[in-house]
Amino acid sequence: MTDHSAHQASPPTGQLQCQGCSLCTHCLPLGLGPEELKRFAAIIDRPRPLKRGELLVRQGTPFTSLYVVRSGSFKQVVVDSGYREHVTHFLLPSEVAGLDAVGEAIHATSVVALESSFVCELPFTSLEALSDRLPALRGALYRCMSQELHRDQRLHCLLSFATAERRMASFLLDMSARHAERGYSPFGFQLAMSRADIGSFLGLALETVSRLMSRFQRRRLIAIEGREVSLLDLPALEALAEQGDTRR
Amino acid sequence: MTDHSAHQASPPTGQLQCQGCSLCTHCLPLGLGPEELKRFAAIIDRPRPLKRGELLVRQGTPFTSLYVVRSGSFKQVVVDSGYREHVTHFLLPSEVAGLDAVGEAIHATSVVALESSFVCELPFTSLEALSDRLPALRGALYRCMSQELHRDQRLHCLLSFATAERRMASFLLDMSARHAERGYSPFGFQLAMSRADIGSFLGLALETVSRLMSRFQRRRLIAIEGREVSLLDLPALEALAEQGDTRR
DNA sequence: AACTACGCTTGATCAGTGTCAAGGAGAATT
DNA sequence: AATTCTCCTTGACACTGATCAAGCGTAGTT
Repeated sequence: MTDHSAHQASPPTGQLQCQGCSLCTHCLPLGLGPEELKRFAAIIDRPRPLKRGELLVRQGTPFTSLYVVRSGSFKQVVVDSGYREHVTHFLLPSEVAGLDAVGEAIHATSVVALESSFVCELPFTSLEALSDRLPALRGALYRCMSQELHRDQRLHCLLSFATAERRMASFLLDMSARHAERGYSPFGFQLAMSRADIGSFLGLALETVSRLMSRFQRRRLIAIEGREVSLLDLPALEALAEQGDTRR
Repeated sequence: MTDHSAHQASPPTGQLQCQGCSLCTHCLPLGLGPEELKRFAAIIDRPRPLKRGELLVRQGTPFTSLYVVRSGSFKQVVVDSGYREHVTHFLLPSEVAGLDAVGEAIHATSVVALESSFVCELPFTSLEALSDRLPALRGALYRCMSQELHRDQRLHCLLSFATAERRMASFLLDMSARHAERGYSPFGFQLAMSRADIGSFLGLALETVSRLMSRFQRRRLIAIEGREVSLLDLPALEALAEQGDTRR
């Protein structure tokens, strides 16, 4: 994601500081006061750079930490009983990886970098100890988890009721909204993931994803060049996503 | 669910006691000691009976409490922007409703009784206050939420990759396993929900659900009579659910 | 008892989308 | 520069499963 390349170029030096981080308005510790934020930043461990394809978390390994994406992006994948890989989420900066393992011993998903990325590691024992004394932090954790539950519910609706066209429109709008939330343009961004990843996530064949992108482009809803997307007609995309034909 | 009718016939009198509850081995406060359990039981509020079709939680209303199903069953539904109802979960005894609103102000889903049911209400402020002093309780809450995240991930895989046949087999096996966990027979149970509800949940037309049940019956995998299901050939169902044809 | 409503089953038809196949463009490697 | 590899696009075809339609059984109501 070229938009975030500025972050990639500036690896955090020494102790991480949340104060200066551009993500602080969306990040996990949202709602903490300055003093609290300082104590929170103090538990951040081993700022980790990852290259495209590197595993941040491996499915089946013990849970120790949560990770906040500081720059770059990730896909969350599940390998099922038939050794097939399924993409269950994409993570953008300020989003949290590992929440599905909180309270469990073992990670149920792998998290893979889609590009050069940085993460802030939060050892969960430290996080819990700190949240003992900072109720706001506990609230923030709850909020993160329930937000993820929300997203999953919406996704459930999308996957079980929407046509391919509607899924694709919803996906593009979701990415757009998440970019906008982070201060980037909602009208143009890079997709860090492959067509196959998108297809896996949306429950479509990669060929269908490709065809839909072409179709949207022909209709002047979007412009694509490789992985660079421009949304040309948001209202039309929204109409597709919301009122578009359903299948049942 | 006839299996649970014993519970329905015995509404809790006065203050609820977790100690004697048959669900205590699976319920939220799992892992609490006897003394802790007592303090937990003390915050349970207004044991509520509900009739078939009654709303336990209405989408859009303020979040105040979590609810544990004590007997009966529920469906969790989302009404989308097009006023269509989508079933996102079914809740059996000991399962928790409202987790997706923890840390949020507003319920994102409605929860509807599928039959005469009882719930234990847990006012969240009391729960939080208590979990301040009982770390085990906080752990239990985290566990519940992350378990739900797990389920959602598996569901994501199912909805995006599985044929109708595989979805149906997985659904039956899931219900079977959840009944077994609660001490009931994994081989036979009542489905409290309609074919339309199952279809909504699995992303299938109700006609498809009906056809699949008939097909499974013809193959001697199951026996159905109305909503009473018997699983006759678990291994075959498992084979269908796991190795069955995928679509991509 | 007749009527109505609802849930379920089954059949016929057809569209949407998966699968297979071939080829192109760009990046990485030799 | 040539080769290989990965990712993407596009076409042809088949098939799963949605939709439409009709009919049945049961429960609830008048």
